Amino acid sequence: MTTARTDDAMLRERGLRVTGTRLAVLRALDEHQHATADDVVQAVRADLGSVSVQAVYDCLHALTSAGLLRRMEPAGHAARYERRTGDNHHHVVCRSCGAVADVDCTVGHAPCLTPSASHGFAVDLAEVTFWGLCPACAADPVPAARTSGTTL
Amino acid sequence: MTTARTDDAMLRERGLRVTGTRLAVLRALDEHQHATADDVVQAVRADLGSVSVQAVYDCLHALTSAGLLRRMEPAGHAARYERRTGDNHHHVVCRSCGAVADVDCTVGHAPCLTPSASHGFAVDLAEVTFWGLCPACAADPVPAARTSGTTL
DNA sequence: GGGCTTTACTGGAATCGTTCCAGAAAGTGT
DNA sequence: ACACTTTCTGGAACGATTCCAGTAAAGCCC
Repeated sequence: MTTARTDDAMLRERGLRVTGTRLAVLRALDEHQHATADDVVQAVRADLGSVSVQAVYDCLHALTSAGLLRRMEPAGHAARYERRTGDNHHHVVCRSCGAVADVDCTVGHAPCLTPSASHGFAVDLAEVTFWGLCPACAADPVPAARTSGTTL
Repeated sequence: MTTARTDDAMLRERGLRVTGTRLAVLRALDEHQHATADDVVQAVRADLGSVSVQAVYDCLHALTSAGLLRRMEPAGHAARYERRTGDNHHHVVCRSCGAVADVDCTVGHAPCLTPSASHGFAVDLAEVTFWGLCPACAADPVPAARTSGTTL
């Protein structure tokens, strides 16, 4: 893992204290991209022995607002966290199991992501979510959830 | 309201029973586009006198899966429902107060909405959410929430 | 490397939106 | 009208997340 020493530096750079819990959270997210808060709790416990749920939530919030983590919350599923930040990437979410995968923006920078009429809103960010079925769920029929959006 | 008689027909067309609650829910959403479940409960109570929260949730689900309503759930806020369905429109969400406004797709049909690599997912729908501040919140400084995505 | 200040972590209770349950009530086709 | 569904009521339960007050650890200064 080449990230151990780097994580330490990253935390300091952003003025965050370096604690075992924070490093363990970052490590957990290196191994499980798109992990839920609960996944992270499990991973950190496996790593450090024990942590409170709140400590993990605190870390996730601290790291997210420091820009080291990105949080995404697919409708109807628990929030997921990932380490890829600052790049133009979007997500495919499985309707059935909630699995998430990254999707790189086809066209260069934010393509169609400038709203035509923004109704006076000061827009600073665009988020694209693709909905569908992951290979596993497509193969094996399981009840699906309902959400709506742009039909392709 | 020209929709009263039409709503009745729309429900029958989709094989749904026509009940006072359902009509009231549809009426409520004519008046408050992007209403939350709770807003709808309030509106229906003002209209019919009383309803249980569950009756409203049942209606919202029934109408949503019949395609008469569209459900959207901005991360960190309660779900919102709207009557515009089947068209390519997206949303701007206010980080501070959660207000939602419609945004029409600039470019014709689903523009950059075909994921480059879909990781084997059977994608059927793309959803675009713009994040920012509504005019009211931009004017008057209130603590904001944190979410992350594609920076414009 | 000892103290002091600041920030993180613990455990438990509380919140919010939503769903589940069983029974009563109302809509629909014949 | 009648029987058959489907919907509505009220209350309890749920999962994810947050709030709270107290304790423990990290960083900084000398």
